[in-house]
Amino acid sequence: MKQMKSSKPPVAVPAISISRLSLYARRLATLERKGVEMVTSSVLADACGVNSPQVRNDLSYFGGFGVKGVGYYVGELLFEIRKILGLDKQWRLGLIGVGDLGTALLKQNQFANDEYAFVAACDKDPKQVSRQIGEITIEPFDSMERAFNAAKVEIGVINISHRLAQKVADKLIKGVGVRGILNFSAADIQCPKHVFIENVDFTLSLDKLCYRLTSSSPR
Amino acid sequence: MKQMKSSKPPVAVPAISISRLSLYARRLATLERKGVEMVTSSVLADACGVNSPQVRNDLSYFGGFGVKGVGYYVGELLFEIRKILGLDKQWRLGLIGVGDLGTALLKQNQFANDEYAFVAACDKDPKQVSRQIGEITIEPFDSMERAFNAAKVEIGVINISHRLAQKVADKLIKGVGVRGILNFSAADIQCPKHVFIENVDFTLSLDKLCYRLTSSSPR
DNA sequence: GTATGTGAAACCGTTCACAGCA
DNA sequence: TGCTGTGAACGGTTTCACATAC
Repeated sequence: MKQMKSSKPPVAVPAISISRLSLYARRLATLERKGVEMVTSSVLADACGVNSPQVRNDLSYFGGFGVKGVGYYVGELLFEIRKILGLDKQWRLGLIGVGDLGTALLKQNQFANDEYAFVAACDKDPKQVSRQIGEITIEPFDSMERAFNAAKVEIGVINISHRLAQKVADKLIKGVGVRGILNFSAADIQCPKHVFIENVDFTLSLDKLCYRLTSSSPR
Repeated sequence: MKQMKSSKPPVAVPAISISRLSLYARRLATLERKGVEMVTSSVLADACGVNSPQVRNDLSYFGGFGVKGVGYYVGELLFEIRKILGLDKQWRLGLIGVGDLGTALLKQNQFANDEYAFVAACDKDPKQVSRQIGEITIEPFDSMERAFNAAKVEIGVINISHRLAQKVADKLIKGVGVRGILNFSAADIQCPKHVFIENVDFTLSLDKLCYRLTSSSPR
């Protein structure tokens, strides 16, 4: 019998499949904007740089969203993937450490489908405090707990020196109750099992590039 | 017989091993600063959140850097990993599209071990052109080819609208001759086989967080 | 006829266990 | 004795091939 759509998968889904679902969602959104109504796994696969069994396999973790012999309805599949990923609501982000990158993030504060929004920010530099960026007023670092609770922050975005990152993470978890942290610092943050951390570090990508540049050409 | 140190590996090394080598290098650099001279695979593994066979296996793709029964010399291993990754020289970066994020990158322009340096930047916004950030003067977009060639740019860093990304990439490859591109745009850039692309996109990390937050708690 | 969904097969990366060496 | 380096075993992801459904 066919599995219920979007039900919880019985087996663990590889993290890499989840990343690909994000990709699929983006391409589907583009197709939807173009008015395309149907798509096959091979067309979607080509658009994402993977192959078609991969697409079908990734989707099959969560159920059958397609029509045999036909393909997938773009709008429906996009809706289902968004639901799987939890992107059918807006997530409230709180930024710790404004700096240049943080300023860029707050000024942007614009996501493809309003899945995210920065709702609070704080910094320990007095020059930053009270500065207004978009709709956000920078709070002093000491008021983080109060401000983030008031703003109902769900995900903490850490953008401070790696030395302070662990302490801030602890405070976010215990004081604000966040279960997700996006970490732009170089720190390797430890946290309880119910909290999830994603690290963002473009120098790792640069290092990968360098290896490939170096290993593919004579020295 | 023992393999030559740092020689080209006979089999393809998984990309994920390369990422871990970057991590090892960072931790080793920290140990070196602390004056630690020797390290075992398990100590290094713990510091990087992996396990010791993983470390030994990753290193064994490139040769034997350790001393049996003892461990690895921190300085020597760091030197070898840097050589493997191609970080024993400074790579020259050229930025296309300054914007807020680009400004942050140029202002920073400071890497842990001087492995990278932005040496040129351009933007199509007349308000950005001629602006000076650190040592870099923003060039007009139309002068990119000339300016990047003059500055001997080796890696292009794309930070513009995804609509223009492919065209800029083509120009970087054909006009400037870069073989590596760091792509901060949402575009899926196509390129010849001898060119390498790394995409940086923190919203993918956010999506992963959301999935885990959503799937680990009742809706 | 055509494309999905899925069990089976192939592949690849990780972990194990131990031989080899300081 | 202790830790590295490595071939072998394991586990998990990707790919294949085909039954199924439209």
